[in-house]
Amino acid sequence: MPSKNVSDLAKYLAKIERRVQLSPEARAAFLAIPTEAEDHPAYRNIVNEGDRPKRASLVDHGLVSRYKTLKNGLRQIMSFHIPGDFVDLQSAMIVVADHAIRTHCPTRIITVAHEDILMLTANVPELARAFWFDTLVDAAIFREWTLNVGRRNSRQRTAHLLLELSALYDAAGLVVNETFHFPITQNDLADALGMTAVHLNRVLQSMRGDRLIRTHSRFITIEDRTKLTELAGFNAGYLHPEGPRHISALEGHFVRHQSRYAQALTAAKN
Amino acid sequence: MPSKNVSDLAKYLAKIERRVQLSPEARAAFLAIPTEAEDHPAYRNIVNEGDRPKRASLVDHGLVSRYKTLKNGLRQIMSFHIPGDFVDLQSAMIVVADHAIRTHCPTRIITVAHEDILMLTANVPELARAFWFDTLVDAAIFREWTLNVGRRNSRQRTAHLLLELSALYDAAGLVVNETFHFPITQNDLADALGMTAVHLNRVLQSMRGDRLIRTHSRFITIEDRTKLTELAGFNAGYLHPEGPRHISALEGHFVRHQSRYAQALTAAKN
DNA sequence: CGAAGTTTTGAGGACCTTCAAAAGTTGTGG
DNA sequence: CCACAACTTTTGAAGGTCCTCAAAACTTCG
Repeated sequence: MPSKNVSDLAKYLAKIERRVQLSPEARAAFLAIPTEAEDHPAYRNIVNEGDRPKRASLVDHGLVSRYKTLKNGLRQIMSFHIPGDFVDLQSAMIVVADHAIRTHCPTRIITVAHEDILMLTANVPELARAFWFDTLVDAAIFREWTLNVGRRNSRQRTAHLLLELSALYDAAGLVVNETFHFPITQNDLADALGMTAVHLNRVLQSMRGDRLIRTHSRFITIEDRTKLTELAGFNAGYLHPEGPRHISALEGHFVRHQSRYAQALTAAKN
Repeated sequence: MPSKNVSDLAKYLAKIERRVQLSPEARAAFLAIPTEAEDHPAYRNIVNEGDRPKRASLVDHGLVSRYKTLKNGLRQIMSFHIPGDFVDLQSAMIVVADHAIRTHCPTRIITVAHEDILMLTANVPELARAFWFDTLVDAAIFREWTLNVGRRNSRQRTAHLLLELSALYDAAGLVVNETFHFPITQNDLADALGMTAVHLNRVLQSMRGDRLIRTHSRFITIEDRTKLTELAGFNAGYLHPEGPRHISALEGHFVRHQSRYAQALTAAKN
């Protein structure tokens, strides 16, 4: 069921603007992108490894993950995406998908054409910066996950992921009383943590026993944030809440060095 | 010992141009960036976690890695960078370093000011695309490493990393007779693989015994690429040798939809 | 209310770690 | 150019974290 509602993009715009203020013009250009909305049931693949998608996906509501599968069937989830996330913005540049994307619950996906993203990046430097930064934070999270599965034990690792999710849900305004809705099975959570569901289950029981967290149906409550943070060694710096480098300093630099670049830039613009 | 040699940037330019042909103007603009060269001894930190560097680093020759450290001293290497790599291009946008960077052998680093990178991305869309793509491939490699440490056993994992390195050295023209110079200790290699040096040692011995690889001083030879590839489940797709999406298709799109964007884009450009 | 999916429990075992020390290699200064 | 120190690789033995397999208990939903 396609729609053309401009406000489809509002959640992602809000996410960008938590980090940088956009000019009214950049905002208008972004909101001019035509969108389509699709509702997917749980456990539906949006993109498969090897696909060459033509459109990029945002999460409006629901939950999706990106994952890879080994030949023996083992699966590793590499990221979760909550409402307001641009799941595969990168697919505008990366032609062949190197991972799959699927839903974990009934999810509304907004898609935009790669051409529109690329046109805006070529014509609106502010948006190019915002998009680039977004994918760089993605990369920072992948790095932290590599550390997580590589060097933290199962307890620390689980604690770390829960705190990361808590921070991301909180930034999206979806945490109330240290509680957020994370509709995922222990099986899938184990696939994100690089461990078995059986072992994750025992870790969760132990963490509940120690009053670090509570879980009820698919809600997670951080019961003792201090101890959990200590256990995980969690530091939110890698999520880069400070936003991208301010461009203001740049203008002085440009004026000072204009002569050096003038020739090259003039040529390049044509 | 600063230098201003334009050809400092030639290796990275070559790496870009393996994927996309740049216009002469974009090439000239890139080569106009002022550089500085610094020679570092082995095991020297170039950037520390929490730093706010002002310049980004390229490898001219040598080897560097990016890594994070846990409070208990455990370390996870997240990437290696060989000659021609732009180690932390991302630092142009990401203000606070979320990881450290250090050398593994005597290494020549070329640095460029963040301002220069940002100015070029704002004024030369071709370069903005090339830079963005570069960091997206970085991210794709981080994802594969998460899969590697999360879901592959020690043997598959080791094989996979060696094949990745082989592919990257090969693309840089640094492989002769399936042999490349990778100057790293087993201790550090273990930190990249999320395992202990003792266990890595036994894995390497077993792989040598099976005639999959050979190692001599700090050279690695892929002795049986077929079997090693089978063992690792290695597929180079995630390195995205196909390069970024071609922009040619974009021009038709722009013409077709110009009316929709004309207003927003005209406004945004001022 | 029954079927399907999810969480929990138990027991045994494998993979990888830990600790410690020996053997081998590299680099430096006398 | 040898001697020696420092580092790296290798070996051994014991043990722990996490996995495997299987079944029971619980939950969700049509």
